[in-house]
Amino acid sequence: MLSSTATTELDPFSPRTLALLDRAAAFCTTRASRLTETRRLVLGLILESRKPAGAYDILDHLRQYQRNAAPPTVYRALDFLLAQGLIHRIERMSAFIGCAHRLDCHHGNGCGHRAQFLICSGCGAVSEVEDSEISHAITSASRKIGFKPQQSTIEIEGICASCQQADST
Amino acid sequence: MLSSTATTELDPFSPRTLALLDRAAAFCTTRASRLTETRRLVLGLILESRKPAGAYDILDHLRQYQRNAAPPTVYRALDFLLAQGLIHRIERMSAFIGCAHRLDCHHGNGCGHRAQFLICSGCGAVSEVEDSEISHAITSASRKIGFKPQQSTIEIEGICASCQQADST
DNA sequence: ATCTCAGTCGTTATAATATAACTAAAGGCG
DNA sequence: CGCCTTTAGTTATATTATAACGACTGAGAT
Repeated sequence: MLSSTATTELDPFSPRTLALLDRAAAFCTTRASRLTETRRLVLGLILESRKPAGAYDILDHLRQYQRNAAPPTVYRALDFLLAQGLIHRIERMSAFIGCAHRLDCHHGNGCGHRAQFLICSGCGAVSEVEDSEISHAITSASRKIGFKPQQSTIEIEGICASCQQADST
Repeated sequence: MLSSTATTELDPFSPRTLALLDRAAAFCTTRASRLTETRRLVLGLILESRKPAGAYDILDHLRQYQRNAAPPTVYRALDFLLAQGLIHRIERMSAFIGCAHRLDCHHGNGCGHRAQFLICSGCGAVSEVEDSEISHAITSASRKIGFKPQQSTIEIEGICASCQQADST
């Protein structure tokens, strides 16, 4: 990286994000992939966001640290993070969230990749679940018609528990 | 519509598409909604396409009939057709397909709207299924965490039966 | 019969999302 | 060091989608 693109400001990530970034770095080490500074910043920005982060939102924030950042800067980092399974893309929102299984859970890192997303139309929050009943239903419905499933996008929009409570008051 | 935007050329739709358009027109009548000429053309173009049609692909074709067509022309028609349930949007592809249940099936028009889509990465074709096991799994997984599902996007990418055969030869 | 209103459409401009293509620097490794 | 692969900078552009405003249409109300 050019020395002119200084990244010397302290990054403002919360302790939780910092811990997750450490896990991500460790994970990348095991895969012989490199969590570079830009990639780490992009992942950190996604993890800090309460809602899925759009590429240009990320770009705006990233520019606080790297004045030269441009769309390809962000999209390349996103491509890397997606390839490593460290983030997910929410198709309905054209936005990105951290992968709960890679980063949050205690199962180690070998979790499957058959996640489903529950998107709250009240607060915009997205939670990731991994429900085997859904996965099995998809596999079996596919087999019924001779289709060989490889990868699926499951996005369920509705109202989360806390927004339901808020509404009913 | 301005008389200058003539739509007098014969439309080239196949007999199958014409029959589906008739169904669509009848369906709209029951809902007191208007399947205008532009909307009918857009739906026809989608139905003629073997693969999901992108908005700008539709626009290119539409211009054969309406020289003035612009992006809003197409997006407005798409919004209408989506609202009527006559088409679906495939999120992963930013593209649109006809709704098999509204137009193809013999159940009448009262079908549910919990469709799933199987996208073949070989040939690009998309088939729509309505599998109750998947729907139930989604409902039950949502309830488990207090989430109230309203609408879901289920897109499964893989290899369709005929592409599997083609590959194995 | 015409008024009026909701719905539809034409038109222009622009927003939002994403990638192509080329150059150069950085880092691993002999 | 010298070579090669990966990563990043930079500019330009492609692709998808919407905002905003004025005008036309058709159906019911007066």
